Amino acid sequence: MSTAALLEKDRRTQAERTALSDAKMLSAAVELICAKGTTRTTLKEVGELAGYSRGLASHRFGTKDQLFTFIVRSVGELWLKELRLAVRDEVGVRAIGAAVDAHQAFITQGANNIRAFYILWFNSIGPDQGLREVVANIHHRRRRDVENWIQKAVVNKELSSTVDYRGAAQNFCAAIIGIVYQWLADPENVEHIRELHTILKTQTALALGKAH
Amino acid sequence: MSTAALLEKDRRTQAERTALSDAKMLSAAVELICAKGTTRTTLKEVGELAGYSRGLASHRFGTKDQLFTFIVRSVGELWLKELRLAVRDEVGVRAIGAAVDAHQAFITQGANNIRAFYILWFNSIGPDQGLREVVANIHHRRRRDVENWIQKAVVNKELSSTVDYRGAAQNFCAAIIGIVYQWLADPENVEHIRELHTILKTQTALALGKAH
DNA sequence: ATATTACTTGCTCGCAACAAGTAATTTTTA
DNA sequence: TAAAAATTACTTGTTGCGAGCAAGTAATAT
Repeated sequence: MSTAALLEKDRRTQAERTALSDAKMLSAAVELICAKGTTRTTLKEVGELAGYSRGLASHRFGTKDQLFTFIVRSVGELWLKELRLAVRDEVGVRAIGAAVDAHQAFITQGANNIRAFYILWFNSIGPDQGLREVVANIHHRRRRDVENWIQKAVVNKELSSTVDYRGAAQNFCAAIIGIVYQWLADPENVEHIRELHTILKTQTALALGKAH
Repeated sequence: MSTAALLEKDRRTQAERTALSDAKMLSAAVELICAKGTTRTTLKEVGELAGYSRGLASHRFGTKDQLFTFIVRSVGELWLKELRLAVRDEVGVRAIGAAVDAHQAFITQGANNIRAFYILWFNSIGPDQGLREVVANIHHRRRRDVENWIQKAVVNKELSSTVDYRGAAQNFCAAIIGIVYQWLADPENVEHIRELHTILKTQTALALGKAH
């Protein structure tokens, strides 16, 4: 049942209650992270902005770190799915192209949850945070996807078997991170972001084609 | 006068006292950031690890944000200088190559201040932080340097005048950020980092040469 | 009606931030 | 040139706020 539908009811099951408060707190946290960053976002405010008590976010998630983990996991899963959907059963250069287009559409349409997701992503850099391994996991799976797209095209004979699919995927993912960085650092400059995506596409195509 | 020399003296000028405590607190902060990340680093601990009172870091820097700003500025300036030194008066593809080599040497030699610098760099992403503009400033100057290297080679006729030097520089810097991300996410894998640097060099050369 | 689960309120601890203090160095003045 | 006054470096005292936990109340389930 959707969040909107849950809001209509005047009596909800316990499961529905937690689902609703989870959803509301998730969106409150996203707003706050986008508005004031991770350090200035407080669990107290997350609970209150969601329409509950100061203590609920603490109680539900335990720590700030765990709330952030929850967000990254939720948005990250959604996001991987969307990317795969965009690529469908394309392989090789066309798959990369579709993924880059989808990525660009995602971040330029400016949904706050993607923005918060990437802010958390970058903030997770550094030692000790529990968030780190969740991010590493998503990052790894993303790279594996890219590797698969390329490898399938090699099997297909669309690409040369001498292609270094692991290296190409690594480099591709590194470049994506770089682009996202630029986007977060200067969100206004949409044209710049578009340009970076285009360059990435042609460069990756070049890197893959070069091995022919 | 060097920090080591200042330590010898039993009487120091006021300027020397602050220079010494600044240096000690800087290095304490770097250690703490590398050891436990930015959020778990406290001003209290910075002062105490540096051998002073719990309150000095607060008193000197005001806020955590301003301490971090101080670190990024200090290390960032040093770092830009070193890069320029490595490039000397090379231009074009050779300048890029020299810069990439220097960058790789920097981060693989694993000096903690570079590591802390980049951790702060990534953590500064997001809204509202004072740190942000300092990072943006350094980032911008770095990109300008790269643009200049390319442009000089165009003037030199080493590179075609149809080269998009701004786009190439943007893309290059985005890729550097991506590489640094990978390094911080998985510092052990030195070989991977080396590889990414190599790929970046060849790809940039390709992107520049292609326009001939 | 009782039990379970969701949420709230009360509380403690630690840190940031600031104010008011003490200690070191510099300047003044005789 | 040396004590006194002023300035600058650093420390200690205090307040406020949020995290995190415990012990409550309210809603749903049995």
